[in-house]
Amino acid sequence: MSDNKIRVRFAPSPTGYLHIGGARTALYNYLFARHQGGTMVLRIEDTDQVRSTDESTKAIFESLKWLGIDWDEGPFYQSQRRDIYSQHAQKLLDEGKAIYRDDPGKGKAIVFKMPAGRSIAFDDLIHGTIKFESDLLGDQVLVKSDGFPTYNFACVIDDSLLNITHVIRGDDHISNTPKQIALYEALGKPIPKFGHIPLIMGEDGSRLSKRHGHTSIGEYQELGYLPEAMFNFLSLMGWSPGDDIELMSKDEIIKRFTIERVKDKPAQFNLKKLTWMNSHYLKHLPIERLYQLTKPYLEKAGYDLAKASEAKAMKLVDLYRERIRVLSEIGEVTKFFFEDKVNYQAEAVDKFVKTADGKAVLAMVRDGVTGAGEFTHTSLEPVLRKVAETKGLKFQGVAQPVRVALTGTTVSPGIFEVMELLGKERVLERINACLI
RNA sequence: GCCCCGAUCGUCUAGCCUGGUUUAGGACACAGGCUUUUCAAGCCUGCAGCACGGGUUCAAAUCCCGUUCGGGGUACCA
Repeated sequence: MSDNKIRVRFAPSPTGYLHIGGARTALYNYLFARHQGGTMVLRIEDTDQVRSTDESTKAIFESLKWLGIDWDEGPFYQSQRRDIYSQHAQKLLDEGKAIYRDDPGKGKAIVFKMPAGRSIAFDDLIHGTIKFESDLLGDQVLVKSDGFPTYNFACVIDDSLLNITHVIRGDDHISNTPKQIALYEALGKPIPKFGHIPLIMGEDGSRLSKRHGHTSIGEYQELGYLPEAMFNFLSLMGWSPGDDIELMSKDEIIKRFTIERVKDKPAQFNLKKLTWMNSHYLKHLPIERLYQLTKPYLEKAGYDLAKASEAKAMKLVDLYRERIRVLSEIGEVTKFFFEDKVNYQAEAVDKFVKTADGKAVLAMVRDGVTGAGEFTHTSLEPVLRKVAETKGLKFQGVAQPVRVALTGTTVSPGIFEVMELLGKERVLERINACLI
């Protein structure tokens, strides 16, 4: 590998699902690497014996994959590299830079002696120069009494051994950076560049957490947000290309991403904008993919997809793509098509079906349609228009009773499409049922 | 408490580095309108912001200082 190639890493700790903030950190590392043909490394920081779980690790992989964030090297597991950390700790011990410390009730740990009276400064890629006084830092535990390294130690050893050139991570690590720099120096290792991206806040301005609603990527996947929408949205959470363009493909984002344009101010997560962006992507999805993505939700709603013609089901989903904002909404709105029993809304029926006009219109539509050979938008439209004309009603006066009779509600896609999809038999059946 | 980071419409942001081109631009949300077969979608319009106070300068959203407010850290968590 050539020396001038940049190398970044995403290093989550597997103590929970991949959340919005972690995903954004992963994304920025990914974007930074892909933009300049660098290498992306994945490292699992599972040094917390108590909180780390395999389930979390698996969920993190899955969410990254779903988002379209891939990596070139790894995953490396810190729990499997204990001897490496021990060796380096021993070296520091031998050189007198670290000592054993026995804290009552905790056992013996290896502790790094923080050099006194020093200013430790670094040039942050996002914030500019940041300076700390070493006297305020205190000695740092390197190896815990359980034999596992602490975050700051394992992180430095691994970043160094993996030749990481740019450490891009959350703002919450700023105060860890001087401690890590002191360690790099003690170890005699080159110091990488650091870029600290601001945290993502909840809609009330406090740090994003579970109480703000859905915070894990997996939850958004389940709700039916599209990965391309999430990718696009997350990329804009703290970064902008510098012009007014917001809707961008993955390739375009990679092409335009630079770390210099990352904001140094925390951003609040805005679900409504994500949802808007999702509906945009929903509108432009190829029909086959849309249908495939939609299927699980239809099945979850208990519909027997084998029973309906696939062509019709696809057409139906296509009609609803502009009416739903997330995939999971598809089940409820397509009920009238997949289920034989229509769930009639009382107010809708009272207003449009039970009235004199409503009944007359339905009867006329039924009669007009009964003879129809074809049952398509084109053949149906003249029939309904004629009914409106004969009754002296606006077209709406015909469409609404029919809509309610067929779907049970006052809201649906165009009435001709609905009739065509339902087919002659079911249309007549439902209208007749309403006329009894 | 101490250390660190930050502050442009309600929110995400452009502009700030390289001060005048800004009546501060875009997007989401919200409000109104158009279209219309209901709902969406689409299109148009509107509402709304440089936290405050000092400097520097002919000129500051842009540079400097302070205040206030928000956030992060201060673990044998990561």
